[in-house]
Amino acid sequence: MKKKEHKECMSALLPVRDTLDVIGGKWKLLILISIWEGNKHFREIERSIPKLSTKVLSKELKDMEENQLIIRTVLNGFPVRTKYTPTEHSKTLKKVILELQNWGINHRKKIFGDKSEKDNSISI
Amino acid sequence: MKKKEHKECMSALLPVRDTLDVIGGKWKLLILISIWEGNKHFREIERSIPKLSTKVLSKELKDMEENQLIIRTVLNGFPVRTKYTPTEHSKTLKKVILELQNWGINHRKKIFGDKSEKDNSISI
DNA sequence: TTCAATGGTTACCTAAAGGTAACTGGTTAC
DNA sequence: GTAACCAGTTACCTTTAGGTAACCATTGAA
Repeated sequence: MKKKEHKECMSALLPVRDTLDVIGGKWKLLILISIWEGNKHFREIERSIPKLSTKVLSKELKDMEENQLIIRTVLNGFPVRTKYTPTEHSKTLKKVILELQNWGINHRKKIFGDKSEKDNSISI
Repeated sequence: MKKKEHKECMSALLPVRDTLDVIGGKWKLLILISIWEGNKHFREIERSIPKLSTKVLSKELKDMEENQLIIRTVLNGFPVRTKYTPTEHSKTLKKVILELQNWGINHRKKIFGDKSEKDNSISI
């Protein structure tokens, strides 16, 4: 019976993996937040995040579109402009991010005995 | 003012990064769950997770000890045995994992239009 | 005409994560 | 003595994520 329980746990981890794939990596959350903040255009998003390269941004935006976190619209007009807008689905991530943030703050206290009670409120 | 808000967001992501470092990677959650389930010894944990190598397990257990998720005890006796036990701190992760799992389940529905209402309850 | 801006793509390289397998030192069972 | 168990370590290799920089086609401004 123990083995069965274990296998159930493993399959229960699949959705967890999915979520980690969506928000994991060095840039995904930065890009998502930038778009939530109102940055709409490719170069605008790129400039809003220091050290982010066009190549990585391009790839991550495609991923995020596939995951229905953003919608890509090509505006007719010249020069060609694209617009990236966040979906409602993307906003359901805020709760998850908040949970990750809270645990991280607590964890830091646990590890470093950080007694400084700074204002750590999120402002996404 | 917008720039300032953005920087605040970035620093708010630091604890998020911390959490993702703790639970990210291919094996960390599997190992943690295995220990939560009651597996205590090195080979026992190793055998409980298919395809996990001793090298990776060894490294991850060290990380997890540093992050105070587990306690490593060397039992005096021969052959030398070690015991890994989960901390209370590690258990505060369950809520986070549940949140990740719920979002992942919902996300899958969104992406694949999965209408099958399976029992997806977690049993950690 | 040359420069900068638009939204990207391409080729090449580095660093980190993870996989493979042999090996250590010690003990017990056959 | 030899095989198998314990808890790991070490050296080497592959795969993936990400970084660097040049480049494409298009337009409008100087």
